[in-house]
Amino acid sequence: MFSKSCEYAIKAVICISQRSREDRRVSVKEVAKSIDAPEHFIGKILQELSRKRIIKSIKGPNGGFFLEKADLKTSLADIVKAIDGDKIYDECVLGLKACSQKNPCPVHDEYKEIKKKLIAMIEKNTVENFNEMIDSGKFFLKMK
Amino acid sequence: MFSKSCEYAIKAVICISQRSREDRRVSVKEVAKSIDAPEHFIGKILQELSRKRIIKSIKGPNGGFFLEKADLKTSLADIVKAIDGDKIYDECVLGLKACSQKNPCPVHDEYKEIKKKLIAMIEKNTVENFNEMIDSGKFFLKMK
DNA sequence: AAAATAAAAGATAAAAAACTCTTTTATTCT
DNA sequence: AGAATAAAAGAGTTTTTTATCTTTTATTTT
Repeated sequence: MFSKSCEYAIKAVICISQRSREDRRVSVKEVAKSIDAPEHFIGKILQELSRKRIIKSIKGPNGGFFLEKADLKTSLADIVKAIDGDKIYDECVLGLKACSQKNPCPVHDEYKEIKKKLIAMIEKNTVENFNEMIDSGKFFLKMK
Repeated sequence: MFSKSCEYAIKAVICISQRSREDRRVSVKEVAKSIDAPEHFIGKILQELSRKRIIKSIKGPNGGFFLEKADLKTSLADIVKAIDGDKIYDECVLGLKACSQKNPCPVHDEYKEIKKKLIAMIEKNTVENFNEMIDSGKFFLKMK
């Protein structure tokens, strides 16, 4: 569904957002350890997320990654699009380039409905309500 | 969603089934050409599908790949499982190994419903009704 | 100003997926 | 039996994705 990088990105953003609640900035190393992902690889992903304005970063001592209040409105879809692009929005399940409403593959209409739900899912879930859900103690992001 | 190999596999099986309707057997080359895929790569995939009893094959002159009547009941799910395994059945969208009903990730329940529809889609669509849909002229498997 | 910290950037490596080529084996047709 | 056909199998290669290592740049603290 999503690339490995994208899965890491989602976890990383949530991790950073949780630490940012008391103005704590997080280093690549901390993020990597806390989401159980390879450090340098996460470094690259955070760099990309930072370039795409999904997260903020500051260099030097006491630097690190963090989120601003406004960033809590970021949806999973924003993260997915930043890392995987929007292929999930336009691709045919069977990988047919010519597949469209006018030229539908046999599962076009059925998949269209599923895709709609999938997109709704990633668009309505924001960093903020992911945090709320985790805070509630009923949902988890256990990494192992 | 599905691997490239799996997409090719689905197209190949439909292609073979259409040619099999008048006991015509199809060679790797024909399949490859007709679904616009690399010949030797398709060879490997057909070999795998044959091993998994999704399609039948006969060597030598007048040999090739074909389907028996019973094979028309094969569902997309059977093909997907033969090539990609059943990760689509058990995986968490966020890639969390620990995610489960008892230990749900924030989108677990929502994705469960979507997955259910996705699985229903590939399980109920068989080679036979794919063919019917294409025959009706309302649906297509255009390759380019 | 010097030392330390931490992200950014660049270059490289390893693994997996996609694709290609060559040889072998089974079958059929002449 | 011999030639031809076509899948099966084996052994690469290429490309993409995932991961690692090293150097540079920005910032801060002493």
